[in-house]
Amino acid sequence: MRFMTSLKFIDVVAREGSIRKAADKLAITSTALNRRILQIEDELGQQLFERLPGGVRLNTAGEIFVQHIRSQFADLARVQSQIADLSGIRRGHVQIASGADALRRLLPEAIAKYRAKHPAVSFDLARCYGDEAEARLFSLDADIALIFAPIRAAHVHVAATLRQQIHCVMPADHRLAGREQIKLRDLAGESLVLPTAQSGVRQLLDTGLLRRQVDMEVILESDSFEFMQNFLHFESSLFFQIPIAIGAGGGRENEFDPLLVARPMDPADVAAGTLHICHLKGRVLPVAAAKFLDDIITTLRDTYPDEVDQ
Amino acid sequence: MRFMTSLKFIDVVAREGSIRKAADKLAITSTALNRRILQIEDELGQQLFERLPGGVRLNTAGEIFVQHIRSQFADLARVQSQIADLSGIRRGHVQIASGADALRRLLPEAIAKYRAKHPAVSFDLARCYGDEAEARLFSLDADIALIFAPIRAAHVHVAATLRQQIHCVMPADHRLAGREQIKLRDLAGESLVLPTAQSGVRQLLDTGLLRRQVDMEVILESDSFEFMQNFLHFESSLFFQIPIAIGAGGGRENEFDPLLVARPMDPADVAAGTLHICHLKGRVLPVAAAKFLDDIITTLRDTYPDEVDQ
DNA sequence: CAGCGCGATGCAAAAATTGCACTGCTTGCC
DNA sequence: GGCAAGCAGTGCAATTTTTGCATCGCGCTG
Repeated sequence: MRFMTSLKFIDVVAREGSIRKAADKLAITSTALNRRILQIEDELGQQLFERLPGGVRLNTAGEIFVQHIRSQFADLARVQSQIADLSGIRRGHVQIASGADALRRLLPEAIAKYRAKHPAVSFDLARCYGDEAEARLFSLDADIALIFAPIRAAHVHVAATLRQQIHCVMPADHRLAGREQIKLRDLAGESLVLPTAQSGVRQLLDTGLLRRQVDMEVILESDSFEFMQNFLHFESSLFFQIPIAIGAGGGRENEFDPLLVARPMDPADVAAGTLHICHLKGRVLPVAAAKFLDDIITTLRDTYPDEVDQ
Repeated sequence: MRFMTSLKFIDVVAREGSIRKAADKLAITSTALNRRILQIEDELGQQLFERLPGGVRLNTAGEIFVQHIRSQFADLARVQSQIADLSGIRRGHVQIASGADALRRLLPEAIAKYRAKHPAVSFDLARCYGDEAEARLFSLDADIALIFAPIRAAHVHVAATLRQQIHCVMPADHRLAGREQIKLRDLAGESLVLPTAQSGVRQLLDTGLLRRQVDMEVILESDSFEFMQNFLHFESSLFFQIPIAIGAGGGRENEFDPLLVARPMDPADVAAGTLHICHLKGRVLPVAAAKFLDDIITTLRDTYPDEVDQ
């Protein structure tokens, strides 16, 4: 899209914080890039960047303008997607920001199912925590976000929510494996494997643990659920996940690992969390993204009829 | 704005319906213009125009794309206005579509008052009837519309409304001048000067007249209130206006013409109409337009405290 | 059938963008 | 304190892109 190049260049310079670095990335000389930027600033009658000794940085006008540029790109993508849809073949590119939870089973399944119907649609998955996911929606680097944590920013529109009780995962032969439900005090003396402090699961656990003084040992902290799960094969310990990550709940047996079992935590001890399925408020999503969003909400509503809202 | 030229060109071609005519208007050769369009269609991978023997016409993809282009322009204007506002001086251009009613006193006064505060803001006033005003909002040729008629399109957001009772205007020495209120049957035998059928005033009058069979003579139809008003100086007859057009109502004496008086129609005979102050739904207006909209609503609320809603 | 107006295209002229070499500036490191 | 490195900006020539002219082919109209 030739007419967007100058705008794209500004976006890249803003991200890189330096004209030369951006020029490298864009495979042109810094001087050409520099002049394009000067030209646009001139046409606009406004500086967009502060010139610092180590590079450039957006000023207030620049922030506003770059936000505009990004929305231009997002809107162009929407228009292209809409136009392509006219010819019957759905094309497009869907960018998703998601926590690790939803990346385990929910999204792989949902995307494969969607792509079976619309093979011309491609996907981009960014794994991140709540705050970053919200930032990505805002900077239009993500169309859709799946966040298992409270929503902080006002610019996020929550299209649907899914209540999820935290489950305790353990080897099938663990002493707690027979319980229907696990209470916090059951964890006394156990070895725990916990997700990092930024994760929504960890935050809910911490809230519960704060209230009751339970003595236990945290032997490992990781941001990789896969690693933690595999660790349980080698050392008997406990870790925590939510149903969508393990394919359990909603009447389905857990199918994630024959050697492990998952048991829900007592809701009185650890509150249920909420998975938020969001997009940027006021934004019209590209056809592909909008339909995928519909699909995923429908799927969740079918799988967990009682836990989905809105 | 150099990077928008190609898009602007497409917009003009779409409006003109012919590449050559558009080229004339844009002061370039048709061949240059033609090639720009071919290039963009090529980049987009989609035809935007149907080639007809007498010129070109947008196809469905083109309609979508042109709508996108117009929203780009409108959004760029908003961004520029917002950036200019940073420096303290409000700049910008406000486009208003309005019926003739509001163009008589309300808008001249309001705009002059606003420009006294913000001399760098310019205005564009298009006089039109309801349907066209709505179309202008949609094609982004107008930021704000003042419509004295029912709103038809779903894409219009009504920011405020003002109830207006139709007044009958007559020479000060007319036999009805002594009445507090005019009833339809009082018009029997009178000569009437009526606005055109498209006008909201006329539609309300017609609705009233349909119910009661009143025998009177329509001696003149015009879309110019000014003409009708001046006509009354030469031939004693009756014409009709709403308070905002004559500066009457809300406790103010009518000040529009010392030789004429305005008397309200009986609401039982002719229903009160509604002036709608609108903008396009979901659109973020440029700073200048948004503030002007605020101003005008505040002014109306001060002048007619009981008739303004929302 | 001739004439007109339309969009498309080959080719040369004009205009723009780009890359190279270099400037002036600041920072950080020896 | 001086020197190297990294940064944005600039003059000039090379290159690429855009434009204008002449012209074609097509479909409609009188």
